[in-house]
Amino acid sequence: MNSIKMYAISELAAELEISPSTIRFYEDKGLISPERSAGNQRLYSRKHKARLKLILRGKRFGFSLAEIAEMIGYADVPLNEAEQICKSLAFGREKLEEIRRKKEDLALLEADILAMQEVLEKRLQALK
Amino acid sequence: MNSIKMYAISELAAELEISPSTIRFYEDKGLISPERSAGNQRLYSRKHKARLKLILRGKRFGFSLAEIAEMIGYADVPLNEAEQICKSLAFGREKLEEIRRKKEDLALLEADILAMQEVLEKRLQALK
DNA sequence: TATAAAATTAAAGTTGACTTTAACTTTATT
DNA sequence: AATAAAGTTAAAGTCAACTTTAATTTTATA
Repeated sequence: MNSIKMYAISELAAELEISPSTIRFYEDKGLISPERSAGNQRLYSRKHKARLKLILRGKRFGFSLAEIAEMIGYADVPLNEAEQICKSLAFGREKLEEIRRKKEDLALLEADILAMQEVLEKRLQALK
Repeated sequence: MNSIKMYAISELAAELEISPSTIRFYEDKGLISPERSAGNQRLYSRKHKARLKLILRGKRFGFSLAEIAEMIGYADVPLNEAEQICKSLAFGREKLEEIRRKKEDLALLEADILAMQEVLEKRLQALK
């Protein structure tokens, strides 16, 4: 049996906790490109699912859909020419640098909130 | 001289690399509340600047303005009652937890991109 | 003191990221 | 085979986060 498991759109949507129309929207934007059943319905593989997870992860960090697309490549671009690959590599390196900065930034955000917590704790003590 | 340095809106905007209207917009949303000059122009202190930086930092991580407002408190809420303080503390604790999760997520994102880089490098080698 | 540069407000306009709707087709269930 | 559930498309609608505009006022500069 060569039956690799494929997901229907609503099945995948449920697992990722997004709506089917969001998935279709991402397809419109060129971020993902599923296969189709005999009757033209979308079919997603585990790879497609991983790609969607990656898209959602990027989103959680405030990357725009356009940025994510450049970061992970447009779904239907073949990506076989050397030039295209080099471009993607360069973009990836940039994004890795950005992620490194985000890590620092995240530490700062944490520190800021912790400092604020301290101030609040003190105010609360002063009230008692 | 009791002249603590105050920023005019365009001055502050330039330093933070955002537009004056963005700052006004944040004020509309209750995120920041500057002083006013005799002639009714906005004046920002170093504290206001720090607050704006914090807002921008939150944004970079994909928090919405509404979330940021709850996280750091609405600018004009006095925050002196114990209940209000407790609420902010609780919210802060939640957000710290979220930041912890984001740290993990960021590591995953980095790993994903690194893995993608490897695949691309190999494809590039194969072409040569 | 004239005039240019920067601010003010309220309201309308724009953009990105979805969501909803409508009219129809495919697939699953009784 | 009938009917319900899920899928399809294109187009319109919504919402958050800004940005622009317009009409007026304040502040800085020649």
